[in-house]
Parts: sequence; structure tokens; C-alpha cells
Amino acid sequence: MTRRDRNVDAGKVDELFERFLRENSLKHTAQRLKIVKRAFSMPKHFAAEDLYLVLRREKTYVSKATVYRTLKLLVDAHFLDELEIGARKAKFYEPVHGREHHDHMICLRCGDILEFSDDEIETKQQEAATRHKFRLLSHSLKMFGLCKECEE
Amino acid sequence: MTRRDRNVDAGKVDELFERFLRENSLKHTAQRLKIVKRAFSMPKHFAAEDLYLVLRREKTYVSKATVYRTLKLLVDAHFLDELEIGARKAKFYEPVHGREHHDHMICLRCGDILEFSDDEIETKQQEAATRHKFRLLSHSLKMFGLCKECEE
DNA sequence: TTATTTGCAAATGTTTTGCACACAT
DNA sequence: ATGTGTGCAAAACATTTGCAAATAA
Repeated sequence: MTRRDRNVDAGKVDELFERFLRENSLKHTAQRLKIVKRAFSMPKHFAAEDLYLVLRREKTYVSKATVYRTLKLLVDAHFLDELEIGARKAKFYEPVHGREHHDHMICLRCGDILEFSDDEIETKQQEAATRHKFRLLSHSLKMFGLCKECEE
Repeated sequence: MTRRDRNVDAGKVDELFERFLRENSLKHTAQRLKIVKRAFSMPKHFAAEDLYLVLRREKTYVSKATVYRTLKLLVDAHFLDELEIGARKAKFYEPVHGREHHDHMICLRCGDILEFSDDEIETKQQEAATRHKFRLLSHSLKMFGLCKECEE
């Protein structure tokens, strides 16, 4: 099975999510299930509004508030990561699903988002933190520029 | 002359800014001059609203819109850098004034912002970009955690 | 004179929230 | 039964914008 712009098989996530709800005494509702199922078959990086519109286009009527609330739940539970591209733009969400941490290169022309990871950068960050007696808990590295296609 | 939380002598910036206005055929207005003068004697990282309130407390009445417009001008002209701490929080501004580029460590408890720079990280970033045939134009690296004081 | 700039209030866009009702447990 | 979750509309919030009046060049 190949996947390119699509993520993780939704089936497995469903199960994990249902378990998550059970273990946290959260309610197992039709809305949550539908939102979660669809969130994991969205394109690689999607905004809350995108998901809301896709659901509605597919005749799944859930309120925007519930989409936001459920996405927040998924982020807290580490099912999704949040990516903030610009201060006043909508956040993007991406599945975590055991994938290793990565950073992003964002094309200023076409908006494409490339993921990459670099262990040396991570190490250097930790070293810099230690040097400053700073306890590093998380970080966000975004590189802006032009992707291969847009550069040509 | 020592400076800790305060930046760059405002006098020099005034001159540079007036030159900038002239060279770009922008108008030399009382509001712009006042905003710029005060912006460069603000604490190290300030929000647009902070500056607006400080001005007003000091009986300099300029509209919030003009503060925002002037800050934008200063950012475009590379007099100020913008720092986005969180998607829905106010942006912070910091003087550039020939200082080298740096990244930030942000304390999640007290909100303090430490500046640091690391040439090796910069180099590795460029290398990663090259590897991905990405033309790197700028980046933003934020490290979140606990500062020395808050960790203890 | 005339093109900018200003101030005000209204608009923006994303996300959150209060509240009454519906529903899972 | 009872505590959660949902939907709706309104609020929040930093920032931007339209427009008429003011002003620098």
C-alpha cells in the first residue's frame, strides 16, 4: 500500500481513538467518530475549516465548534500535531501516528510544506539549551523560501 | 553606557529613519517620528499594543492604526524584527539595528524570552535546505521550555 | 495643489465561549 | 438520572481596512 498525500490508515486510528475516549471517560459520540475518521484521511496538512467543509460537502453535518473542539482533543492526545505557519493564518494539523518529529520548509510562493528532520540540528538545539541552563521541552523550526519547483 | 532591557540609542535611529522616509518618498509626519522614537526605547520585546499604551500614557496621542502601520513600515525597512510567539498572541517587535540574527528560547512559565545564536545550527539548516533543493530565505526557530529561574 | 497619512469605526478571520438542548453512560 | 457533548450565535482578539478629513511636499 502506497500513500503519498494521504495519511495513515484510518481504521487503526479509529480503534486507538475509541480506546483513548474510554480510558479518559470521554463520550463516544457520532460527531467525534466522524470527525476523527475524516481527519485521518485528509491531505497531509489541513486546516480546521478545511475539515469542516469537507465533512459538510460529504453531508456530514457537524458544527464548526465541534470540529475545533475535537481537533483540540486530538492534539492534546497527541494524535495530531499543530503547525502554525503565520501568526494570523489558520493552523495546520498533521497526524502524528508514531512518526518521528520533523521540522518544516515552507514555500513562500506555492505554499507547499516539506517535512524534513535533521538529528544534528536537534542535538545542537539541546546543546544550546543546556548552555543557557534552559530546560528544552519543545521547539518549532520553520524554514521559509522557495521549493524546487518554484525556484526553477 | 550600559543597556540591559533597553535598546540602541534612539538618536541614531531617528536619523536613519528620517533618511529612510526621504529615500522612499514617504512623509515625515509627527506621528511617525514619535512612534519611532518611542519604539526604540521600549523594553527588549514589545507588542504593538504596549507601544500604543505607553505613548498614550505619556500623552502622545496617535491612533492604534497608525502605530500598526508604522510598525509595519519599520519591519519592512528592517529596523524591527517581528517575533511570533503563538498563533493567536500579539506579535513582539525587537530592534534589528545591525545586530546579528538570533533565535529565541521562550519560557513557558514566566514568558521570558532569551536570545541566542548558534552558527552550527544555521549551517545545518542551510545544508538541509540544499539537500532538499530548497532555496532558504529565512527561518524561525523557537525553543520552548523553562528558563533557569523557573526550572529551579 | 494633490497625493499621503491619519483617525475612527467597522471589518476581518480564526478560534473560543455561553447557553439551552440533546444524548451517552 | 446526570454529567457531557453539541450547535448556534455571539464574543474574543490582534490586526487591517474604508473613508472622510487633515496635512506634508
